[in-house]
Amino acid sequence: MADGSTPPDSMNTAVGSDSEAGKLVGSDRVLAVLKELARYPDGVSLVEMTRAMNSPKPTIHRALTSLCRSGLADRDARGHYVLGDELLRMAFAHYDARPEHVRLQSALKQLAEKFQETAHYAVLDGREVVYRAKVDPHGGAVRMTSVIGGRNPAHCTAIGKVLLSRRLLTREAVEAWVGGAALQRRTPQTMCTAEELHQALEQTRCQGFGIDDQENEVGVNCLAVPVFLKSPSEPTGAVSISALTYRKPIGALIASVDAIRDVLASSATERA
Amino acid sequence: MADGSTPPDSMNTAVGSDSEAGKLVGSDRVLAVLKELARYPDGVSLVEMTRAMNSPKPTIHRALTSLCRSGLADRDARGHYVLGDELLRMAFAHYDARPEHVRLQSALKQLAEKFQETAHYAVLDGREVVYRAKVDPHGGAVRMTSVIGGRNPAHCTAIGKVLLSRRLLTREAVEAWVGGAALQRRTPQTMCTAEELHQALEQTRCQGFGIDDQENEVGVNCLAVPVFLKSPSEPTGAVSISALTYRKPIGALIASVDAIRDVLASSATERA
DNA sequence: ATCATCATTCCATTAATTGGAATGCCTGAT
DNA sequence: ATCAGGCATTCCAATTAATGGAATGATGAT
Repeated sequence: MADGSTPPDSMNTAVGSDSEAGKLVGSDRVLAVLKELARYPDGVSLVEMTRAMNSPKPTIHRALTSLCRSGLADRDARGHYVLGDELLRMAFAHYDARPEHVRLQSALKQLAEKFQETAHYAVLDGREVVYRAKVDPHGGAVRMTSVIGGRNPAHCTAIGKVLLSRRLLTREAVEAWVGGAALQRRTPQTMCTAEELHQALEQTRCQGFGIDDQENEVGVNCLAVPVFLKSPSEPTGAVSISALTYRKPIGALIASVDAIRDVLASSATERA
Repeated sequence: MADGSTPPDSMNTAVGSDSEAGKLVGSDRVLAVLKELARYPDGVSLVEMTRAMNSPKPTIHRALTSLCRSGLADRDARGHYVLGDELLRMAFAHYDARPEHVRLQSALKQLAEKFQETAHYAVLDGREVVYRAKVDPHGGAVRMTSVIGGRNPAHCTAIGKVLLSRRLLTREAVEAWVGGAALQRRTPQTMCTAEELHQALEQTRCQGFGIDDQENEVGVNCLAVPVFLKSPSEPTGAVSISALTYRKPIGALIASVDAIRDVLASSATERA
C-alpha cells in the first residue's frame, strides 16, 4: 500500500516544470520547494526532495527548514516533510473569506444537493477557466477530479463558453482569441476550429447559458450560467452543474436551467 | 462596501507577530509576506503590505514579485496582491489527497447531514487540537468559525478531552501535562485545574467519548469519539459534532452517540 | 558489530538580497 | 490641459546571506 511517498504526475498550468527548471535561486527556490512539497500528501524525505529538485542537499535542507520555521511545512512522525497546518489554515481561511465565495457557497450547496451533481464556480483567465469554488454532492460513488484553483481549457467547458460568448461577439474576435495555436482536442466532441466555436458561442449567446456535451471529457456533460457579482452587465464568472452523461444527459440539464437560475436568484437576494 | 482592504486581526498560533517581528531576512521574509498576504482576502497594495511588515518598499516589492512569479500570489484588476490560484490549488489538492481526509470525508458529510450540525476531525498537537477536516451542514443560519488548520486549547474541547483521556491516565500525568501555566479560561464552564480535568478525563475514559458543555464557547457544545486510522489502540484523532446548545443540548448529543459511532463504523468498512 | 542511508553541520567562496533614492505611471483635482 | 499626490517600479553600490562540497552525526537494518 501507500508506504513511502507518492511522486505523482499531471499538474501545473504552464510555467514551472519543477524538476530540471533553470536553476532557481534564493527565495524562488524555496517557493519552488514549497510547491513541490504540495505534491506529496504522504510526506517526502529530504533526499527524495533533493532528487526531485535536483539541487544539493544542504540547499534543500535549508529551504525545508525555513518552511518549517514559518509553519508552512511540518514534519510527520517519520521525519518526512509535509505541508504545514499553517499553510492549510491560511489557504482555507483566505478561501472562506473571499467575497465571491461567501456569496456563492450556499447557492452551490443547494445546487449540488438538488441535482445530486457537482456544482462549480469558475472565472475566465485567458484561454482557460479557473475553478474558484466547488461543492460535491453527498453519496456520489464517482467524484469529479476538479480542484479549486485547477484549470481547464475555456473552449471545451460550459463555463468557458458562456463567458466567452459575452466577450467574443464577432467571428473575427473569436479568431483573434483562438490565435495561432490550434484549440486542444480533448474528446471527439471538442470544438477545435474558430468557425465551430463561433457558431457555438452564437447559440450560447441566444440561449443565455453554456453547455458542454462531452467536449472536455467523455461521459461528462455540463451546463453553465453566468454570475454577476459586481457589474450587472459583465459577468464575474459562471456557475456550472457537471453531470455524468449516462445518468443525466445534456437534455436533462437543459430542462433544468430555470431551476438552476432560481436557486442562484434566491440565494443572491438572500444577501442583498 | 468592501472597497479597499481589510486588515484583520485575531490569528496565528504563537510565533510570528508579523508586524514588528525581529527583522526576518531572505526567504524567511518572503514566506512572512506570503503569510501576511493570506490575511487580506480582498487584496492588498504594496504600500499597505510595506506598512504591515514595516520593511522598505523595494524589498516587499521583490518578495511579492517572487510570489507572483511562482503563482503563489496574483494581482487582481486593481493591481492589488492576492493569494494566487496556484496556492489555493496546491492546498486543496494536497488536502484532498491526504490519507486521513479521503477516509473521513464521507463520514463527516454523513454526520453533518444527519444531525444538521458541523462535523470536525482534529488531532492533538501538544496542548492544542488542530482541525484537519470540517463539514458544515447545509442551510445553517449560523456557522462555526473554525477553519481547517485552526486550533483550540485541548482542555476545553470534546476532541481534546477524548484524546487526552487516553494519554493522561493518572492524576500525575495530568498535572505534568498542565505544567506551570494555568489552563486558559474560555467560559465559566471551562475546567482550569488539573484536578477538574483529571476527573473529567476519568469519566471520558469510562464512557469512551468526550464532551464539551459550553467549555470553549458559550452556547456551543460538542461530543467527540476517537478515530483509529493507523493503530487499533492509539487514536490518530477524533471526530466531533458541534451543536448550538439551545437547539441541541448536550444531553441530546449524548443520546446520539451510538448513531455517531454507527456512521463512522459503516464508512470505515466501506473502504476496508 | 558493521554497513548503509539519511539528516545535519561546517565554512570559504560566491552571488543574491538589501534599501535609500530616483524615476515612471496613473488618477483625480484644479 | 496641467498639476499634484500616491503608488508601483527600477537603479546601484555595499552588504549580507545563500551556496554546495565535504565532513560529521544519527538511525536502523543485516
